[in-house]
Amino acid sequence: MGDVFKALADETRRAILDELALRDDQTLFEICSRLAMKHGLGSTRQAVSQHLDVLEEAGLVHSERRGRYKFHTLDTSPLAQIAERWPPKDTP
Amino acid sequence: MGDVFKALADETRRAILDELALRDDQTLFEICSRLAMKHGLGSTRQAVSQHLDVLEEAGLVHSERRGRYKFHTLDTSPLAQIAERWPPKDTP
DNA sequence: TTGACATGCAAGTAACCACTTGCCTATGCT
DNA sequence: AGCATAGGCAAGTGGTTACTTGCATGTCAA
Repeated sequence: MGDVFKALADETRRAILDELALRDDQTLFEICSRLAMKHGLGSTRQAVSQHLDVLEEAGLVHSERRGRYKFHTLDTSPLAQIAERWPPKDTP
Repeated sequence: MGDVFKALADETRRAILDELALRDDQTLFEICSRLAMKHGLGSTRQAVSQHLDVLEEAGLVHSERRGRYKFHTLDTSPLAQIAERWPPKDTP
């Protein structure tokens, strides 16, 4: 199991999570073009593919292959451990 | 303002946050010895000091100098933006 | 004031990480 | 079959980062 915190450390990966939060079941090329449009990121396909591997290793993204397409979905459940590890303090 | 996500990416820094979550107002040396005891981390004083700088830049740690001691306290409020950015999905 | 203690500063090093580059596999359409 | 599309694999490169090393500053106690 990968490291959720290290997966979140990269800005491009966070932008990918933003995109998947807006729309699930996106392919690699869809994510690439949306990153270029909305975020002005000129990331190559291979770069985004490696980022998706990291996110999937961390459990933040799940993928499913259908035909020649691979669809990616967001999974926010690993984020819960962050709030659990350092819970907010009581406001007096 | 530093990057909260990058601050969380390092395991030693997360251990420091763990220590401060247990006890606030710790000095640099206190944190060093507790890291060595409980977490088995042989980090030098300078390494821990630089980690504290990163955490303070990210707003996760506040420090106050009293005499020749510098006390560090935990601030979990920057963590809220994580849950806000990618909110948990509705469980149907 | 002298010495011990707590911390700060800064340059150098080694490991890691994001990204590229080039080629390969597989699926679907005509 | 032939070709275009979607994606995968792997080695190499540049920049970042964690850590070290050595010295300097500041505080307190005797």
